[in-house]
Amino acid sequence: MDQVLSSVRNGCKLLKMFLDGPPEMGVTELSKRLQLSKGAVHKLLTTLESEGFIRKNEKTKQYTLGYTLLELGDKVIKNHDIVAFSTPYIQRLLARTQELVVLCIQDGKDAIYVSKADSPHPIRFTLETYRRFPMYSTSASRVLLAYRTPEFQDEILREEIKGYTPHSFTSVEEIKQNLQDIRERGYEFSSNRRNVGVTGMAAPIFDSTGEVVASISVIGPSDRVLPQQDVIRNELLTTVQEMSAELGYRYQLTRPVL
Amino acid sequence: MDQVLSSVRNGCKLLKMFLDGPPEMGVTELSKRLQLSKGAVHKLLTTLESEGFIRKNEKTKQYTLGYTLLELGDKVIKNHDIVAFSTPYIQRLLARTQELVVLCIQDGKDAIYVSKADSPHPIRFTLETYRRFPMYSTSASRVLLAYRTPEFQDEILREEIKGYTPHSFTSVEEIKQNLQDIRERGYEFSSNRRNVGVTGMAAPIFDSTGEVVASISVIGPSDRVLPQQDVIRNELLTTVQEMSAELGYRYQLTRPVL
DNA sequence: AACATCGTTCTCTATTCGTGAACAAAAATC
DNA sequence: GATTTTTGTTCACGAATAGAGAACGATGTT
Repeated sequence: MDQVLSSVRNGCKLLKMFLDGPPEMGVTELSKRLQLSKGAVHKLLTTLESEGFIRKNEKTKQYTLGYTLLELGDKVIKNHDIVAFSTPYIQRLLARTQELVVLCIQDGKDAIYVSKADSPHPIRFTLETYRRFPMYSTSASRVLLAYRTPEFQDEILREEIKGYTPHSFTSVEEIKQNLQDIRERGYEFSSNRRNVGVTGMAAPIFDSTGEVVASISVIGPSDRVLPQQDVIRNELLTTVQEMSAELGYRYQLTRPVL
Repeated sequence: MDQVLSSVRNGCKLLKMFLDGPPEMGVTELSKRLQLSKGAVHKLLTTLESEGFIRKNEKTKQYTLGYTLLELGDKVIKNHDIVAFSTPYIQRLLARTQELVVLCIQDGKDAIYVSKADSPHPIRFTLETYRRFPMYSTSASRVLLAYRTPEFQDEILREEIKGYTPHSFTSVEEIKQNLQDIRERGYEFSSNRRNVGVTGMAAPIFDSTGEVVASISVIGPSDRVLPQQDVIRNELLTTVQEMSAELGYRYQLTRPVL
């Protein structure tokens, strides 16, 4: 029945409080946010501190995330084959397009940018890596979503859709149509959708089983990207096809017909 | 009495298993390493998985570290003032010395390199950031240790000392002497000690209270570093003095006399 | 096809978790 | 500087659960 350890879950939730909360918090503040008693929070904190997951500022008696999380987070990247594998391709794509290149993967119901190469231009589009976001919200994550099962897509789209710009999607029907477009086209092209004045293209990377394991996106200011969109599209598609081929994917034989 | 939550501690220890173990592990292997029943490990894993701290490979039924740890690890760096503060200084020091520059901090009984700038030379000394190591083992961490209380130093040195090279320290007395040298000299110079053919220099950064908050080390191949050691020492000391001054440390007034 | 091994589920009891109150130690207020 | 408020920490207790161990079911191996 009960497959979850409540105190472990509380410990996890406590750590995650620091993702959106202030960098340092006290026992009382955490107990309010977690809706747990001060005593329980205090026990959680001392336990997590003894393991290096939490660090205590002895002067202010406030608590912060500990350095063990730094080690673990670093391991996630080091253990992740696709990140190491993609690095040279991302670098090459940056060299050829001169715009931001990001690698996007799926984790549960969310998407995450796990690797990037910044544009050398002084005015450039930037984004934060390692933070989760909804799968319907960016071109790279929509490419991932486009190749998932219809059931999974519905599950994702059941969540509330927030419009970011006048050009953002507002209805579920609109996104479902977009996902079909992506599959037919083989990539996503998105201009001024989430951010005004920003244009991005994204394409999927397949592995030997035909699964989409990641997507790559090239994003930049519309006034630089739109004039050279044919070049960028060409470089992007060449890159993901090379990567997929190296992973054992056969484009001719198993081209997806969803 | 009991200030520690056993299941939370078990969860932490489970996650840390992946630091030195294989990148993917199953229930049985983890239960053996943790000396817990399979059922208990399974509950830990499902709980940690539901919070994104563990990821399950559905094909192999094996478990790995989850992406939430990536977010949290990234936050540790982002929240850490000294890292952001030191970045421009580290970059400048790299530009002037052309050798590896690292920032070292203390965490409990360990030391960690939290930031670095790699040498542009094709042959260069490199090291891994974010991993903990004993405070007596590198020049940067010995600088940190040198400004701690004698009680703390003894606590650290009580641990077993492992010699890395023929020039490494072998006795506690030898290290205590070295710590005193560092305080008198104001920096550490270490040639061929831990790694043959490698020379490094390290110096402390003080804050307004006179505490050493971090140390900076410049490390490179001995045949490049030794000929220009005066230049490197000068640049290093200038840098840490500037940083300490910016943090509010007064060299004249509060020079430590330990 | 029989076997071994692994992940998962189940039941049960000793253990422990979380609460709420009390205490102590700082901060903030006057 | 004294008082009040707020904070971190400790404690005791009852309800909840964590962990052991065995059994099940699913893989993959010989």
